[in-house]
Amino acid sequence: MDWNKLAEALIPDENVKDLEYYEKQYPQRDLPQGAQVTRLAPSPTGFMHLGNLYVALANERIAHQSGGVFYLRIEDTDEKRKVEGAVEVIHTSLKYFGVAFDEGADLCGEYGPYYQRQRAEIYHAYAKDLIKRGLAYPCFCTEEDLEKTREYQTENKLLPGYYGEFAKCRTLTEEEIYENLRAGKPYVIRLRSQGDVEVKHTFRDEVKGEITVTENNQDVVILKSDGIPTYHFAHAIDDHFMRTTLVIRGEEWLSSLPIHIELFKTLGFRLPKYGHNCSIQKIDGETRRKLSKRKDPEASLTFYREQGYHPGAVRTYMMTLLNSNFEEWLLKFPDKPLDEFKYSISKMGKSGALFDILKLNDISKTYMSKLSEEETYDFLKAWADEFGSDAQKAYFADKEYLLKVLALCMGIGGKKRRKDFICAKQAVETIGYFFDETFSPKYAYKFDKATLTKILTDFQTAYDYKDDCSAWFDKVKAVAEQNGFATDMKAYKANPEGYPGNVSDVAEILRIATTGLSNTPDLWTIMQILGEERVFARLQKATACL
RNA sequence: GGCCCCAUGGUCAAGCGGUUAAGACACCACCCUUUCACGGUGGUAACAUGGGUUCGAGUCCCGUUGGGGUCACCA
Repeated sequence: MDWNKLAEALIPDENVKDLEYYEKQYPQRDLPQGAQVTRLAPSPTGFMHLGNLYVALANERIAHQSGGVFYLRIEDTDEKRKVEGAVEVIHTSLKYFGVAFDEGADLCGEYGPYYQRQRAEIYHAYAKDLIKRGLAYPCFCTEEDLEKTREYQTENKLLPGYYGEFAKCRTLTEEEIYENLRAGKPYVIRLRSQGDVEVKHTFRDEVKGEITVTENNQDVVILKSDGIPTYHFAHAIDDHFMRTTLVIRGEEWLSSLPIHIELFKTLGFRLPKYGHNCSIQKIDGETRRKLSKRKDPEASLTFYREQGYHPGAVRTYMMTLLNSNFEEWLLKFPDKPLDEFKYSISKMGKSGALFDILKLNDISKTYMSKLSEEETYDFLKAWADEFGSDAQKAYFADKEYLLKVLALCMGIGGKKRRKDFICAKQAVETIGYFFDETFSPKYAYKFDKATLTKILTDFQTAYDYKDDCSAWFDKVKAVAEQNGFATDMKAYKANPEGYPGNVSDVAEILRIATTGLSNTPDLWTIMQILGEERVFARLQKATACL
């Protein structure tokens, strides 16, 4: 058979150049010893998964820690999944979490184009070469043909797929091929696999360690009928020419590793290092499963923006999942920048971690508690501008007032900072009672109406806005005493049955009456911030509502 | 189903043949406290299972079970 002629007939691409051209066009990178070139290669579906961030962070850390390069490549070979504006979503959502690329799609870089669709010429050049070498061939099988063999294979408990005797088009004669071509039948280009499934090799995976891989024997499709490469083929060519040294990717790729190994080998490329990380899981009733884009809102990166989780907190949480010794480091150096942590692939977990929002919340609380009130103001404002209600947006009109509220809720000036804020959404909601528009109390007291009325009126007659904190509390105590409540905690504890309650109960009643909540920061300060008029208004309202 | 990966408390996890089996989150109790928090102290709670190897096994080997992944002209 005339392979050269066949190659020309199959792939009539005029742009194709000699293979040496591409090697020269994309030379080895001039990088210091040990520098790693890594990448993120998502498909532009418009959806960014938490897993994308997870794997992006791992690759980014490795590259930048080693003085290497981290780039973005867009795997847009699947027409059906392509979504407009998806690349922008990738950039903006990753940037929000502090992941920045050195080069790649929509950025500069010498190793582009970084969109696979724009790289057709290179793929064609190599597919052609493979055909010329007799290592690839056209396949005219239809979907039904493939379906039939698959059925036969499963029925007979044979390895499914296109290989050996089942690879019908592998043995097509020259005449048959040209006849099909003349008939205008669509075709794909398949690899003529040289592998043998009986042969197993041990392979060193950077995260899993030694694993066994079976040789590939599938005549996988390398070029689809529209001339666009499949993932496998594009992966081999792109990561070779973009000079990737290390590929950290999800473990769903582990099973196609044999294909990639064979492809790199037959193309004459040096295999990069691989690390396959486990996917983040979630507990769903009784079973764990991968975080699902469809079922779990927290799988989407937009979820964290909508909720207003601080990007730094999400990043920190990701790091705890990413590296087992990270938390220990964080405990030791709570105020160092995250990038100073020495990340290592070998410390990546071998089993899939369960997503734990409680843990994220805890990390977020400590993270938020380290911000200044100005920073918090800016952060909350940015969130409210995008996601808040009109009433919430209005909070930010009076900055001075809001700053006072934030300082109180954050415990600024106190011995220890409070940890009331988890995310912007929750924070903005919890300060709602400071604003009349959003003050919608659901009074839930533990005492009867008569007691409550008495206490509230007693306090109203005693309260003086000008009182300082201790004078104010003396009055609370006085109100407690007037109503038979204990003011001496020791006495109360010794005989809890002897009193209707104690000072803390009185304080709680006042707290609920003025804020609608039983859980708020220091009441005296709240009243100071609210202002005399509003305090009385609220106490009256509360009394009226009894 | 075949192939591959994984297996320590409810969760994240230290551990690399000899430990009273760390730590963090969550939960509970107590302390601090005028209230709410923060903080502090303590507590409940784990090596999936059966065989080996070894003086000795969470750690090494094999089986079982369980979980996950994957078997496309999707990535």
